[in-house]
Amino acid sequence: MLDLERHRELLRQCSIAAALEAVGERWSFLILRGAFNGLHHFEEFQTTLGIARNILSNRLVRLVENGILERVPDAADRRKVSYRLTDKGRDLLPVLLSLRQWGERWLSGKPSNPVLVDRLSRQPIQPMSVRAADGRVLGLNELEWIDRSEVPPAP
Amino acid sequence: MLDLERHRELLRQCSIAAALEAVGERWSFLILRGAFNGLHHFEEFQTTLGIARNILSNRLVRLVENGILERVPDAADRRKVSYRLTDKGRDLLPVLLSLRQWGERWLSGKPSNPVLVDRLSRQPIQPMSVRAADGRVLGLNELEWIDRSEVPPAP
DNA sequence: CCTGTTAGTTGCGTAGCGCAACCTATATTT
DNA sequence: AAATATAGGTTGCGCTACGCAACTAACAGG
Repeated sequence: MLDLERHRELLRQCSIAAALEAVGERWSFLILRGAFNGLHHFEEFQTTLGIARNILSNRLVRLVENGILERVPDAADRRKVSYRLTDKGRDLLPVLLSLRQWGERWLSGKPSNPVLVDRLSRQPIQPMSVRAADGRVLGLNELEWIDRSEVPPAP
Repeated sequence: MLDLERHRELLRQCSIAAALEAVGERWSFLILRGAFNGLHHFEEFQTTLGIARNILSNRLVRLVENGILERVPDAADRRKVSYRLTDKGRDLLPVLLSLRQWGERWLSGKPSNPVLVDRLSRQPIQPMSVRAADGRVLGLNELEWIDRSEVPPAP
């Protein structure tokens, strides 16, 4: 186990803080959830989420600035703007799913709808979990924080 | 694919919104990150995170109210209060790790320190990913949202 | 009893959020 | 062409949340 002082140095530069800078504001996660569920247009987000228009406008700008959504003007109808997930945005799916599964287990109590399934088997995905390099699912008591330099070379 | 109207109904009662109600405030994730890294006391959180004392006080109360941390008075020194993760709180680890890994990949660009390892092999954990029931790692194009009722019986 | 530590609370100013109304550019209808 | 509708915002205003520094209460150790 690392000592407290060592942790403090390291916590300050942790990437969680950086990530929250990009997606930690009140509505950002819910907007992204909408995007993953196929919402694309301003009015869709607004009416679906019930968010205030100015806040939605502001959050969309920020998400675009952070490269999480991209703003695609519609060629056919020049009033329309489509907001689409970038690769960076799509890569937030594990965060959203972890949060959703936690909510299902501890808050709503029931598996919610719709369900995310493997397109092939059409069976629901597994719960998100922490895995060792060999694939074993790990609990907190099987985990340990160590300094990068102390990681032994891979076997 | 489900149609837009169907999604709207379902999005409102999604557990992500409920989860954010509990842990979505500005400092909550950073406090939890601290807790996972072994912080327990008010002053530890305060000096490590640099959070304002009133906000910290308020967030701790809320996290305790939500059953994510528990408030354990110290028997030896009755000034001291230890804040410890409950099972519910510990179960947020996948969320924190997903967020951290996303930050590492897309923001800081480098794997950060300290590193979470499997206590047995002492090798770093795998990236968090979405898996099918049979264990295959799935990308977004291999995934689909369907209504719970349309899930076929397990093979 | 005096000093330091722990865990807060209070007061006050700033930043972020929510609501409703308004605005601009483009489409559609008549 | 004029009138109306639609999409994507912006503005003004009030309220809530947040940040900072100072203060407090309850202990602990000498």
